[in-house]
Amino acid sequence: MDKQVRVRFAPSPTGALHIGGARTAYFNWLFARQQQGVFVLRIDDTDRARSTEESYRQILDSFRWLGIDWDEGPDCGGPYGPYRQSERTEIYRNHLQRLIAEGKVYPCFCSAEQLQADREEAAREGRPSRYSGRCRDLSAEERERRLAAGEPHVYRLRTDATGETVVHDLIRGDVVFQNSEIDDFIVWKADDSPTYHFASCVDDLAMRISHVIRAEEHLSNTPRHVTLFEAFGSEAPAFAHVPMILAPDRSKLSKRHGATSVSEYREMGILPEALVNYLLLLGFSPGDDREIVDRETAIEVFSLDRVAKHAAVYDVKKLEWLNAHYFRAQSPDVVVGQIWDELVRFGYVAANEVDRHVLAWIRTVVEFVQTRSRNAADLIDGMRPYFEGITAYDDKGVRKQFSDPATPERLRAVAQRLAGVAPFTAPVIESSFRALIDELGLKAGQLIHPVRLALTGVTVGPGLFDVIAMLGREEACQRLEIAAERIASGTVATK
RNA sequence: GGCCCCAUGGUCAAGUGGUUAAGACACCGCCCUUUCACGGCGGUAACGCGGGUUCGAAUCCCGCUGGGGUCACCA
Repeated sequence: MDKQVRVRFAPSPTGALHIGGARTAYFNWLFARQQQGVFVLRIDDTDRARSTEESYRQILDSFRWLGIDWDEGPDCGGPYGPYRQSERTEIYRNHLQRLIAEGKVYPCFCSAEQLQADREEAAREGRPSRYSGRCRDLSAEERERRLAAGEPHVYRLRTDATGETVVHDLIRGDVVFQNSEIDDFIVWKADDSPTYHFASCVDDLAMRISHVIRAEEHLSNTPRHVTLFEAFGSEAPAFAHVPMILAPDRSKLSKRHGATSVSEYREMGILPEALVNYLLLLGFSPGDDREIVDRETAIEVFSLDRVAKHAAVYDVKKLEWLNAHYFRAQSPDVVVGQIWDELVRFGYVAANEVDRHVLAWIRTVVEFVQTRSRNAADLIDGMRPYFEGITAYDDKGVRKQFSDPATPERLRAVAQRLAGVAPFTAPVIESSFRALIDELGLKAGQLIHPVRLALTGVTVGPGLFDVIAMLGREEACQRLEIAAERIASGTVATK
């Protein structure tokens, strides 16, 4: 009987949730959900100077937005709390005391300057820069004396320089490190607080973490962690190091590469479903042709042994494609809710609008424009002609559609014809419109395109008869007359 | 620099000794259509290099090259 799967994600609240972190968290979450395990959210805020309450809240908020929930964490508690490392100092101290009592760690009095000098000397002589071991074998008397004198000191783990340490990685297989590569690293800092490595291992142990699924950048540090687990006489959790996400130039992702945090993508109008789907595909493949994989499906198909070993370059284009897919799949009612604030901001609707005709009309506009939009910004842009008068016309369109000298009279003819159409619905408008086309002896496009441009100022959009119906008779006719007048008088503004 | 990881089209990514080397994004054509988008069809484009092993290598081994990570009293 296997023990229960318990995984964790331990972000540092020193900034926004990065997409790399989001993906790592998502993989942890998928694994936990699939194995009926527990997903723990632990806050790694041991760096008091850089940790902020603000980014703590932002990170939790990003996870909620992504639809990634946790079973144990700082806000909801759990049997192994507290879940903020800053509140676990006593636990770390107890573990340190144990190692001191067992002689597995020792105080080191070397100053930071001294160590720095050691490193520089090693570099000059081309030697690997490892701790010299200066304080490793001090006599018990000397230790006691210097400790009693209050000399600043850290604690180092006493490691064995012979043999090798093997990291069993679920994604990469066994990775072997020579113990001679691992020096007596610091587990407790001079400011009387644990180092990251120490706190992380103590927590993983105390929280009964079964699988550590984390970014590849930690692989090189893992033999240290394994050594620490051994010092505690405990079995190390299983490890799985997921590949990094790289920028298009194959360097590490940073601000200069554009949006890198979950909140930024959110503000850009990327839907959480799309982001989570994209992140899954970055480093994982279901093994078949599927590209659209929602959370529920992902829980079913996810497996660590199908996670790629190599780093992935992120590609916004594919994210945008996925976003377009999910965006169009939403019901217009949901979308209206999403863009409501923006519509209010643009003055397209009153914040407290309740008139059902107005609401129904907005819904209709959204319905027609949504299918040709990739995101909310596209949609709002496409809705513009239905809320604002036309002041300028698409430059290319004007040259192509307004150049025929007969255009003004044709637009007016259309206006006159529309004036008699009832009911003013797309099918009725269409038959009436097409009859006019025949009477004028034109081809459909010859009349349709100029009318669209006159009505919306652009050459793209929903079917013309839907456009006319949405605009309504009065507005449509007025715009046609205005455009006709502008063309006739040579005052067409272009954009 | 030492150590560790990795290497299939521009990008993501199937592939685990024998395939015409999938699929997706992007790009280019064509079709659909009143335009755009969607959709459909088609196209350009890849196993980093060199040695082995084998009847046969993208797949296994070695070397090289390239990329990334890590060597902090930062996490």
